Amino acid sequence: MFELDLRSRAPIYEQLVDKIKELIINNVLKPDEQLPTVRVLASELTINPNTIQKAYRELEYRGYVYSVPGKGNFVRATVPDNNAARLQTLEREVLKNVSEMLYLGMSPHDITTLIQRSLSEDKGGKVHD
Amino acid sequence: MFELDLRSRAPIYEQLVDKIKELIINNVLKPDEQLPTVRVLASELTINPNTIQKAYRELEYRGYVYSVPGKGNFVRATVPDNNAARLQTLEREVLKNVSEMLYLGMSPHDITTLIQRSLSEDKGGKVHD
Amino acid sequence: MFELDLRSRAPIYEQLVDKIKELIINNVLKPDEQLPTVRVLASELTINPNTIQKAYRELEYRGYVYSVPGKGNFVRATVPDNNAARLQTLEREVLKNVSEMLYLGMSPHDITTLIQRSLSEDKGGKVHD
Amino acid sequence: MFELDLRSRAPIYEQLVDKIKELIINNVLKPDEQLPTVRVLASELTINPNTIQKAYRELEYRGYVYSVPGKGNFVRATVPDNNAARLQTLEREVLKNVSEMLYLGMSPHDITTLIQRSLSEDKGGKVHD
DNA sequence: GTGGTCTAGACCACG
DNA sequence: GTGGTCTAGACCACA
Repeated sequence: MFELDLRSRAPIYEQLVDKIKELIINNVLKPDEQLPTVRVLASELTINPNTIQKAYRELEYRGYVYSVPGKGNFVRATVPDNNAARLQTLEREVLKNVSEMLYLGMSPHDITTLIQRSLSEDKGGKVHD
Repeated sequence: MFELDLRSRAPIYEQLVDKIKELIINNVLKPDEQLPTVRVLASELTINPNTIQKAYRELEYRGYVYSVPGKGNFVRATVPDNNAARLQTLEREVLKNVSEMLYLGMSPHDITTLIQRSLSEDKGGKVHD
Repeated sequence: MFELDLRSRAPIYEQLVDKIKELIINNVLKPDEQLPTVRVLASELTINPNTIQKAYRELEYRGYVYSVPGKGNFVRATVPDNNAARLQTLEREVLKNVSEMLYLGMSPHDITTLIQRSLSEDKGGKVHD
Repeated sequence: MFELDLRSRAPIYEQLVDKIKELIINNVLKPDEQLPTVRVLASELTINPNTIQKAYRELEYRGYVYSVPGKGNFVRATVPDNNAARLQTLEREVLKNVSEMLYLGMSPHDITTLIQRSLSEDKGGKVHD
């Protein structure tokens, strides 16, 4: 289900957070759907359960998941609320990346195409308040 | 010259790499221009010289800087050569960020505007092979 | 009758204890009034009877309820007896919370208003020994 | 420095979070002051370093502390920003506690006195935006 | 020396 | 069986 790079500099739990966040954003994991249990995912990925736990806890802090002790971890139905700060970070990130793509020789036209494609491909699925 | 956030989670040397790369990309630091010597920059930023050294080595490895032993470090005139791989990474990154911006409620129109603005602001400056 | 949050971190039996205690304190449940039987409440809330049982036992232990074997559970007419200790705990709790409200920027005036409002809203109903 | 109740139902790390938060709120720990290092506190309290780490991380999430890897953990100079939700929780808590204090026989006058005393005793020390 | 990550393995509360 | 907590002990990156 997930591909982890154990040799990467990025901590395992963060790679997990990233992957799962992506699945939620792209509506592959639906609202209130249960995530794999800590133990199951741990054995599937041959990773220590504590590491999975940490990833789930992190996702909870960031507002993508909620945990019901004794039941499991589930996808939160609502979008995180500290939008503003996060959006600003994302904007800065994108601008930096676009600069670098230009620098590396990618044409403005190709960049625009890239963005438009990603905008039309959006899988949506969440309702905003 | 540089503003470092000593309290940030990001390692200092990486902040340095990022800032300098940005200056090169935006053509503030011109091709073959000499970067501040390790000593000077270290004393200006009141930072351990080893940290500066590490940042310069990293920039050299990534193809943004070349080092002339006994002389100093200079901006490379040509664009890094592992373009394809890096560009692919950047594209994936941008797509992911755009998805998240949509998920967080930013409108496609605002995203397009953001990108177009950044495309027209490009400072250019490098000649591609 | 009760609104439980099955997704909450707080154990269900504790939520139950809290709700019922509140109803007793606010004199909604009158002295010697019978509480819903375990079975009834369990089916109403679609919750495991053991969980209800545990909540009732807890309420009995804390002095808010008495159990008549074969009859059911009833609201105790008299106030719990370990007043002093409990009151001290409550006082410490309130002081801590007031400190935090001040720290978070709530004005002393608003805090006073909050308290006075709650004092005048008291539903009373119990006679003290 | 801290008194922990190892037999309490409350997890050790949460007790720690509570104590430290209190010290920060009461301005005993000043802004930008360094907290005891993970290892030192762990050996002082004869508790596993991971547990301290978890407490510090939790404090960071809640906005009371920042961590500089390789340097240590420090008191944040600014007040947490998700005030509204937290304040609402605190208000509800206080109302509930006041109700219970009345129920247990504490007089409205004594309650008012308690609050006023705590309001005038505020050690302040933080500047709000 | 500092925080951060990870593992292995144990125990507990809840339902 | 589930998540949550805790310990012991190891290793790494950073400055």
